[in-house]
Amino acid sequence: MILPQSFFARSVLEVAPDLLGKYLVTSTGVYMITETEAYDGPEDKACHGSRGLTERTKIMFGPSGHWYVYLIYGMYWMLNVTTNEEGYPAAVLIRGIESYDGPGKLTKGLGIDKTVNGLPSSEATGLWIEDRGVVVTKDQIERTPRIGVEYADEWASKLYRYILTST
DNA sequence: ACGATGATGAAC
DNA sequence: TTCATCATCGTA
Repeated sequence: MILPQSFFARSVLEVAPDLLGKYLVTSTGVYMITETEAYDGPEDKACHGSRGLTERTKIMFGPSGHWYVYLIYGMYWMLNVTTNEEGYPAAVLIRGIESYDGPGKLTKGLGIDKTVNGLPSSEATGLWIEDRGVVVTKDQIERTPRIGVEYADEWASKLYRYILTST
């Protein structure tokens, strides 16, 4: 089942762990999602949306279930999917999928770049997320602080990184 | 431990 | 127009 927009239209803190065990699908491949991070709203200093509405971050302020893709360090595309209600900036960073462990590696491996930025997660876009019936329980999920956000003061230590430890 | 590499956003 | 910053990764 292709995840409907309603799946993403709730707190990013629920969506991020729920994406573990779901599948990232393109026209050429199907990959189980194994690692995610939550970026949660205007207060979260690590969240791009906390610096307000800009040309780049406007996607995060838009409707949920849409791809938010941006370039980091001049080389790597980061793949996120927006969550929460329109007007609330939040998204899940997809950090790892089977065969491609790392946010930069998975976009490089699947050929994902800016061209899907702002498009919905759907079959029409050519990039979407499916539930294939895999059940993930809480004891299969490890939580740690997010990677690369040491600057975010008290938000740096929040356990917003979710890792699938077994299937 | 560090450099590659370029878009972004804020300052000027 | 300039400049610091950056949700990474491969090599050392």
